[in-house]
Amino acid sequence: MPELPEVENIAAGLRKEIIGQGIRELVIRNPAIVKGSYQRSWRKAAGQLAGGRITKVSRRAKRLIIYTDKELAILVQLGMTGKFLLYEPEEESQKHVRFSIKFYGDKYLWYLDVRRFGRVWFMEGLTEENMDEVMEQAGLGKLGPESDSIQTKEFQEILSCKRPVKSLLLDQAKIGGLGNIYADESLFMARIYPGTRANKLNSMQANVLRKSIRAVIRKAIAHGGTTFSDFRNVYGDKGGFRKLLKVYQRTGEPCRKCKTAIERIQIGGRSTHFCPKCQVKK
DNA sequence: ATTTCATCCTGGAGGC
DNA sequence: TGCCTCCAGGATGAAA
Repeated sequence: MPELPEVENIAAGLRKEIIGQGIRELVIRNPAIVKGSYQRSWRKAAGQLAGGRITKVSRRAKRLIIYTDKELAILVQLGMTGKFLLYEPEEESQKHVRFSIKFYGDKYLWYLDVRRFGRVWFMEGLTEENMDEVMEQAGLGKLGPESDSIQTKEFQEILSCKRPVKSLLLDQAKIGGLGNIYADESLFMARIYPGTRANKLNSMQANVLRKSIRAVIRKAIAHGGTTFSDFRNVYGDKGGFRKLLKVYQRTGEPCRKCKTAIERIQIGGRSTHFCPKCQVKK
């Protein structure tokens, strides 16, 4: 589910709502989602965080990081259907709660995940400066540069392989933050056929793609992300970018530019949507 | 060294 | 109503 714009939207909501809040209790209902050094000692992590205070919320690619004043940070990778919701327990009982934080005062934060692809790490000594290194040591995959701020030269190096460009855009070790929606949308904006071998793109196409990625990501953030079924921000609201999608999940519908029917193919095991006229094979 | 592919899950949609 | 198949914003480890 959540790609960079959705995670950024969640992070923004959490920054506003939970920074400064004191943790009364951290309840882990589904310990199987905990990975890393606290995988077996998750109770210890929960105990350690009780009484702590939320100091900062940040994001790296699709990962969300909640810092505390307790030397333990909570790192969450939301998978396909992970989400955070703020609501009172009396309001309604939700299914699929995997862990929750009860704050002093009357706030609660719930982490829900239908499909359980999401994962949580309790990280020691994590800072903004060392995070990439520390995350790798903890067994998380390597992350490429943030997709909305890649440099020209850096991007050309990333493209120097013969994989289909679509697969490359989804590879978090190469580019951090893009998922299936925004990879397809970026390629449409850049008028590039998704199956094109990355090293066949000329420098002008590469630069257009780099800028398209940035534009798509920033616009999606501004519109609160994309909701199909699951995504919600921390208040339970849907994202507003769905109606602005040009190709993703529009198979058979007319291209917004040329009216040709949007097609869907498989690339690297993922559905890929494109306009056969605007994004010509070469 | 790269790259592809099955697998981990649940639930909604649509066909019969 | 039930049963079946297909599909889904992701990441990973094994295999080729």
